Amino acid sequence: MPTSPIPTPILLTAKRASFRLIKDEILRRVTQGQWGPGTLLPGEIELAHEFGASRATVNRALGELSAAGVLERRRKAGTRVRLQPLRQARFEIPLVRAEIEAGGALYGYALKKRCLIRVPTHLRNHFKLPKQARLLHLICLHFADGVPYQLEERWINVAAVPEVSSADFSTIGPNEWLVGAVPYSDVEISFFAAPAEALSAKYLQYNEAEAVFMVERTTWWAGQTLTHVRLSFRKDHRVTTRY
Amino acid sequence: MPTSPIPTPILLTAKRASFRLIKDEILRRVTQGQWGPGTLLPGEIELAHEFGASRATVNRALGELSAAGVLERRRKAGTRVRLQPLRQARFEIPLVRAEIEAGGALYGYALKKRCLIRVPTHLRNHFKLPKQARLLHLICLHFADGVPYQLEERWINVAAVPEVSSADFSTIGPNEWLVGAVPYSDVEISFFAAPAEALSAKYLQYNEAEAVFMVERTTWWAGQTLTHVRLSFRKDHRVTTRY
DNA sequence: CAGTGGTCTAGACCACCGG
DNA sequence: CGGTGGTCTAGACCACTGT
Repeated sequence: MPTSPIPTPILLTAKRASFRLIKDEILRRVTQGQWGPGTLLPGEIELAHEFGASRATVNRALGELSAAGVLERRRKAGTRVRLQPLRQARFEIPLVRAEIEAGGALYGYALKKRCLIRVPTHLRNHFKLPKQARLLHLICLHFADGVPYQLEERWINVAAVPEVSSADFSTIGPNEWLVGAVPYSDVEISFFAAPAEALSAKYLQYNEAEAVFMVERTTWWAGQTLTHVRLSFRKDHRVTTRY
Repeated sequence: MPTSPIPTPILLTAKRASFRLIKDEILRRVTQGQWGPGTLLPGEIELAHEFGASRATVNRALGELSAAGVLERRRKAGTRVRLQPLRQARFEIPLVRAEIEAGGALYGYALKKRCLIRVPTHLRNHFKLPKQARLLHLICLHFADGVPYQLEERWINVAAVPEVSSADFSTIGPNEWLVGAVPYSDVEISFFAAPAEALSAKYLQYNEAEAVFMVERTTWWAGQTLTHVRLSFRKDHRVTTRY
């Protein structure tokens, strides 16, 4: 029955997106315990009838809830509420510039070092390259309103990204350059804490051995390691997400 | 400099065009530079014709690529390749027990402290409660093969979760108890680095002020803060994801 | 205003897999 | 085997927004 959507003043935003309403309603039944963990849900046809929608619409709602980790679906077995809801968090990984400007600050950048080196021993696992291979080693600083915000130490596989040789990193950061110039297929990101070493102490004004929040990222394309980067953040930096 | 004269293999799928094949093909054209950043894609009808599929199928493929951050869609304006691919990472947030057992180690647990307290001043922002309100304060340790793995300091809003009063946390961790007993609607997670304080030093064998990787998580339900937790991990702990 | 994506429908066929 | 979800189609209407 099509209920007349009378414009409720301030209460609920009665938006018409049927599959979204169905999704919300099912989610409500799950979170409020009406359908506890492991419960077998009615079939799509039955739900479609209940909600006065087509099976395709119900299918979309259930499919998204399944992707979100709330439900578990198997042919013939039906749809069940996940026994232990899958907890997963999504973090945005913005460019430093965007991150800084989003905070209302003025972005600044400085290149501190740029040279060709052999693969350092501690990166042998990341770059599976012959010993004579060369990497472009960069050290850069990113500022927010003139204050050091992030220290970036990066290694780029020259063989995989030959264009870097002619790239000028004095005014634009390597990250920004890379995302606009090189496609990638796989990324690995790690978050961890480490004691400040000489570099962080010098540029980010840490005391020796103080706790630094760090991010490491490695990027691949077509089976080759393109680049590996270590990011050190200024004090009290947090990575936060909400869901 | 758009240099990619890669001969496009004429991918004809006269038989069964699936939304997944379409998705892959479009992604290939984007990553291989055939459709560079900012490029306006053909409309859904045109693509549907090219791929020999219906518009709904193409719509699904494009919709998922949009959700994944590869494309950007707007009515009337059409579908474009994102100028700056949205980088987002998904992290699994497992239960400690699962995390430890997944590593092949034996899980161990110990409750170190349990008492009712008033809302500490540093948690006033998380728990918007009257001054006389009480929180259940817990300190627990999680072991991997007998070695301290994670220190958990937790505060639970007794008013919002009255059942905690009768819960016995001597053998099962509060996290495990909560996920099985209390529904939640909103979660905020933060990752950061902090110097070890007395508690971490004592239980996780850190030296004072050493770098500790920490996670904070706050959970809400129906507008109320349910619980807030600080997790300190043993040395060299990393949170990693790949995509 | 007109064109694009966003959503819905009714029906269909198929793949998988539990009983 | 048969029931369930997974996917596809053709057509339709609507909502948004650039021109």
